[in-house]
Amino acid sequence: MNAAPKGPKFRRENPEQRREQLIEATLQVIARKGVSAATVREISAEAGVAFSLIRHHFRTKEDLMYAAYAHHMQNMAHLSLSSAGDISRPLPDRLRQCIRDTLSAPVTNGESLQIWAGFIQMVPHDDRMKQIHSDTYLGFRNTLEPLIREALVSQGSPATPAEVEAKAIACNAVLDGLWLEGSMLPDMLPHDRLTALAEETVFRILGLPTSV
Amino acid sequence: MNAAPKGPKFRRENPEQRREQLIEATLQVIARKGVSAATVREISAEAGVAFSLIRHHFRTKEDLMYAAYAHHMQNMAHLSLSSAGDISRPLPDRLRQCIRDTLSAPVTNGESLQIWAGFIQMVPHDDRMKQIHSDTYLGFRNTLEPLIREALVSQGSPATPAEVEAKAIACNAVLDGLWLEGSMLPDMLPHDRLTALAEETVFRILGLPTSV
DNA sequence: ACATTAATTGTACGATTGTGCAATAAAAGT
DNA sequence: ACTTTTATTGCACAATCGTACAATTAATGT
Repeated sequence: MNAAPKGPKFRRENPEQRREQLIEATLQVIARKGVSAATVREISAEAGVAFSLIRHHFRTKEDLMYAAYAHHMQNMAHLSLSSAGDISRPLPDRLRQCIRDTLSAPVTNGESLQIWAGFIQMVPHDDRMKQIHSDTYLGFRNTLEPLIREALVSQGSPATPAEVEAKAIACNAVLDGLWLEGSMLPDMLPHDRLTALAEETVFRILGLPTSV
Repeated sequence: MNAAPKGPKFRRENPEQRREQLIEATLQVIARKGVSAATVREISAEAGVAFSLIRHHFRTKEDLMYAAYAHHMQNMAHLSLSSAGDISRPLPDRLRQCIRDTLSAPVTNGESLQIWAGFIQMVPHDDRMKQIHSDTYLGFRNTLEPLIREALVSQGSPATPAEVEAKAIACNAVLDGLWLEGSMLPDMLPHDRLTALAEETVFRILGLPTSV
C-alpha cells in the first residue's frame, strides 16, 4: 500500500560527534525553555533522535548536564578572551577587544545568561558542578591577570601579586555586572554605550589613559 | 492502648500569615536544595503542613513561585538600600553604608544568589516573572539614582539625566559584579577587602575623593 | 556475501510531580 | 450548646520524569 521507505531509518554517527550534538541540543533547549524543560525527551527531540539514545552516550542525565555546563563555560571564556594573548597588538587594543567581545552577543545575550543561571543554581548542591565552576572561573581570571599586570606595569603602578589580584577582581566584577545588565535588559542601553562604559571604567581602575 | 492525643491536630492560621509562612518555606527549600527540589510536598514539609494546603492559599504552584520571587527581591532591595534616604547622614556615609549592606550577608550570600539564579532562569519564559523582575530592578535603580545625582552635584560634575543614568548603571554593575563574586566564592577575598574594593571603585566612578 | 559490532530504536516500569475533591475539624458567630 | 464557616487534611489520579532492557539495523571487517 504505502510507498516503500527507501533510505535507512537512522544514521550511525561517530560517538564523539553525537555526544557534542546532544550537548548542543541540551544547551539549546535550556536557552529556549529553561532548565526544567530540559528533559531527556525534549533534548533528544531537539537533536532528532530517540530519547533512549542519550543513555547510550551518557551514563546518566546528570553526566550530560555536567558536560553541557563545561562546554558552555569553556565556550564563553574562549569567545570573551580569545584575543587576550595576541601579542602583536598593543595592550589597550587587546583590552578593548576583550571587553567588546565579552559584552557583545553571543556572550552578552539573554540565552547565555539563561543557561548560566540554570547551571549556577545547581553548583552549591553538586560537587562535580562545583569543580567545573571553579575550574572555568579560575581559568578566566588566569587569562585576564597577565593583561592587568601588563597594564599596571605600563603605567609604572605597583604590580605586586596582591595589587594585580585586586585589580583583576575589580575589572572582572565590572565586566560581570555589565554582562548581567546587558544580558537581562538588552534594550536598556545600546550596545556601544555599554562597551564605552566598560572601557572607561576598566581603564580608570587600571589608571590607563581614557580616550577623553 | 496509646496515650490519648490531647491537643488539637492542627492550628488554624490567619491566611496572610500562612501565605507568608509558605513563601518563606519556599525560599528556604530553594536555598538549601535548589529550585528542582522545591516541590509542593517538600515546601509543605518545611512549613509543617499538609501539602494540599498550598493549593488552598495559592491557586497554582506558579502563583506561589511568583509571590516568593517578589518577596525575595523586595527583601534584598530593602536590605541593600534601607539607609539610602537617611538625609541626616552625610552623602559619603550613606553611600558607604549602602555598599556595605549590599556586599554583606544576607544579601551577599550563597543562598541569596542561589534563590536569585533559580528565579532569573524563569524570567524569559514567563511574562509574570518578567514583570516582577523589571519592577524590582527599576525600583532598585530609582532608589540609587538620587544618591548618584547628589554625588555628582557635590563634585560640580555635570548631572544631566543621561550622565546620572550612565553613572548609576556603572555603579550598579560594579555592585552586581562584586555581589556575584562575593556570593559565589566567599572565601576568595575577605569581606572587608570586598567592600573596600567596591567603595574605591564606586567613588572613583563618581569622582568622589577616596580616603587615600 | 556473510558474520560481527555497537549505535539506535521501541517499549515498559516505578517514582515523583502538580492537581482535584471529599472529609474533617478548629475557630467564630449566634 | 449549637450552627456556620473555612482552614486543613487525606487520598486518588493522570501526566511526566529518568531509567532499564531487549529488539533492530546501519556500518565494518572478512
